[in-house]
Amino acid sequence: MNNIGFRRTHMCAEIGESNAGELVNLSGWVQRTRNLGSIIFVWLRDRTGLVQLVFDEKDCDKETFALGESLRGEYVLSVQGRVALRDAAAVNEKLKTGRIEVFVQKAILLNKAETPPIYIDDDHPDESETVRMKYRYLDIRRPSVQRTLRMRHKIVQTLRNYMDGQDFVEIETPILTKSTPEGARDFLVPSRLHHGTFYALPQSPQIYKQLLMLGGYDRYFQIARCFRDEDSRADRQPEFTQCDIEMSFVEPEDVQTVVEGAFAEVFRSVKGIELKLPLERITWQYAMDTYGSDKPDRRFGLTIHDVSEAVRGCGFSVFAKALESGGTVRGINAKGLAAKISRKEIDALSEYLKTFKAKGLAWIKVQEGGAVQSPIAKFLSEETMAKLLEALDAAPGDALFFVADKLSVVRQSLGALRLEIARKYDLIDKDKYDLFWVTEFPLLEYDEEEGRYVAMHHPFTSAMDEDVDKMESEPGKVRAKAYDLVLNGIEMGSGSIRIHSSEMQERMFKLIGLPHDVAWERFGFMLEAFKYGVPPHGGFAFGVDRLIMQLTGAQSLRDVLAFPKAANASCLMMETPSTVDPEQLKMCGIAVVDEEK
RNA sequence: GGCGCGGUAGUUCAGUUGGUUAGAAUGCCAGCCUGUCACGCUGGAGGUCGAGGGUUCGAGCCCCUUCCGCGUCGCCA
Repeated sequence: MNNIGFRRTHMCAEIGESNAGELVNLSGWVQRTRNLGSIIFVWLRDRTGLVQLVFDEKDCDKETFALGESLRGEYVLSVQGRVALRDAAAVNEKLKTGRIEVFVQKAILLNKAETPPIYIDDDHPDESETVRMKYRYLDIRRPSVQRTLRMRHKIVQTLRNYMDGQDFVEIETPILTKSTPEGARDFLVPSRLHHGTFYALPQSPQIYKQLLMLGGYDRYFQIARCFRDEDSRADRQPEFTQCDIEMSFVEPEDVQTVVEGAFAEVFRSVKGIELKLPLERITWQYAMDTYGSDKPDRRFGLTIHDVSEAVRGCGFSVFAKALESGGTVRGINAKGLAAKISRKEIDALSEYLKTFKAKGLAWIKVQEGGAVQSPIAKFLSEETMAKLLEALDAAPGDALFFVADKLSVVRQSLGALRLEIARKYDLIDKDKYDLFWVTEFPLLEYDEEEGRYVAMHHPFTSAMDEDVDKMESEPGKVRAKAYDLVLNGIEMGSGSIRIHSSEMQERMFKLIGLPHDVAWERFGFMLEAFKYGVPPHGGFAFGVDRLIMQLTGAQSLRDVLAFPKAANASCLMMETPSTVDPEQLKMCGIAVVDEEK
């Protein structure tokens, strides 16, 4: 007798007809019992799946049978038994091991279990997040979660192998690092040895990897944990994993080729899908104009069309005013959906678009026969209406939607509208994987609140050569050597060629209104380092969790993490974050102030 | 910080206009049962209706406050 019962000879779901007659040792959890009186059937589960055990009074001694009777769900059991083929009538086709069963001869109960608060199977997907996350250690016993986490392992393994094969070296960078005020909020870690000072957890290894290029490592990657103290979403967690890449002596194409290759390898090995390389590239300008998003979902149409010229000078004041104040009027054509989208649903869509600051949603339905139905028809001449219909290639049965406002509002709201319509009316081809690059991002964007330009990507991104001379004169029009990779409307990652001259870096800081001394205070070590021969370099980083989410069809990032955080960044299982011993605070020189007072 | 949806048995849910002792399924417990496989049959236990306050003769239901979960906008270089 020992701690583990009978030493395992097989895994539950790996026994088959070829094992008939063999004596096997199995260990696992009791999935379910069916006690018929003098025969008891028990499903035993391990990481491979289920197998049926049989406790039969005729085949085992009294104690063993009594143990069989006492079994309950999630008891931990070790058995020794003989594999037997089932009678044809007793075969269970739904079970992988349904053609055999194991007649138990001896059994050892390794542990009892209380009745679990959740079902340990995949037949109850509706169980509340609250309970599942509180008992996540039980939730991850489910076969579906096991599959996902195993696929996660395989994807990461594939990435490592691929990058290694491409002559990249994985280098770990610090988790305790320096707070960088541009960008997302940092998680802070108080210092015990230096009261009043703080480390920050990395939002990404950005600066380290650039210093690695300076250090001559040339082709670096890292499966890196990153942290951002921002609010969560279904596809955003406070801590997440990125595949972080940096290369020296490269142009955007060189980086993209490596990243594409990595994705192709992952798609091949875990999905058996061959990606067509090189991936398609579209410019940021095109993406914004056509889809109203820099991460468009292209698995359906509903593209955006500029109708400003068609409605210029028309009698509809909303359109006219938008144009007069330098805005635009654009629309989409929901092909064939006129009959499906009711007036009520249009009102709901219109209400939804207010989230994106759109003041209203104009619509035209083209009826069978060609007559139009629209609340704005009375403001439009026949000629204008004809131009509008032509601009959107309208046919009977189509529903057209228009938003008039300043460019950014029109883009964002129509971008949201096309997604919403596609979701509601099931226009998305779920089996499709649409992976492509968005290139030529703007270097800067104007921040209305701050009243200055801010770096769109990050302040180390270099401008496109042909736009460099516009940096001071027309900063808003400068394009960057920056590129995003988009999969099915989800931003997988982004990268850029970095600035490698101190002179250009100073110019960039100046553009975003970062005074020389402040820049030196924050990034001095980097600016100093950049004096010593930085090679031209660039890289990319993509979200491993998001990739896994896409490849497993998971609806939430939580599903691809073993121990995720809730929407408010807490952990329901461990009740994190938590207060700490006052002594710990004292050691760090921290006093907690009650905000209420 | 804003908006939306939700919180009733271990779990998933129902609960009428505010009206008797808050129900169903499943799970759990006990008994019976030799071929079940979501076993079956019989019986049983199980509830702070998220919490607090209010209106009312009476609140799961109405009102106020608050907590929690999910989604989303802001935010996320």
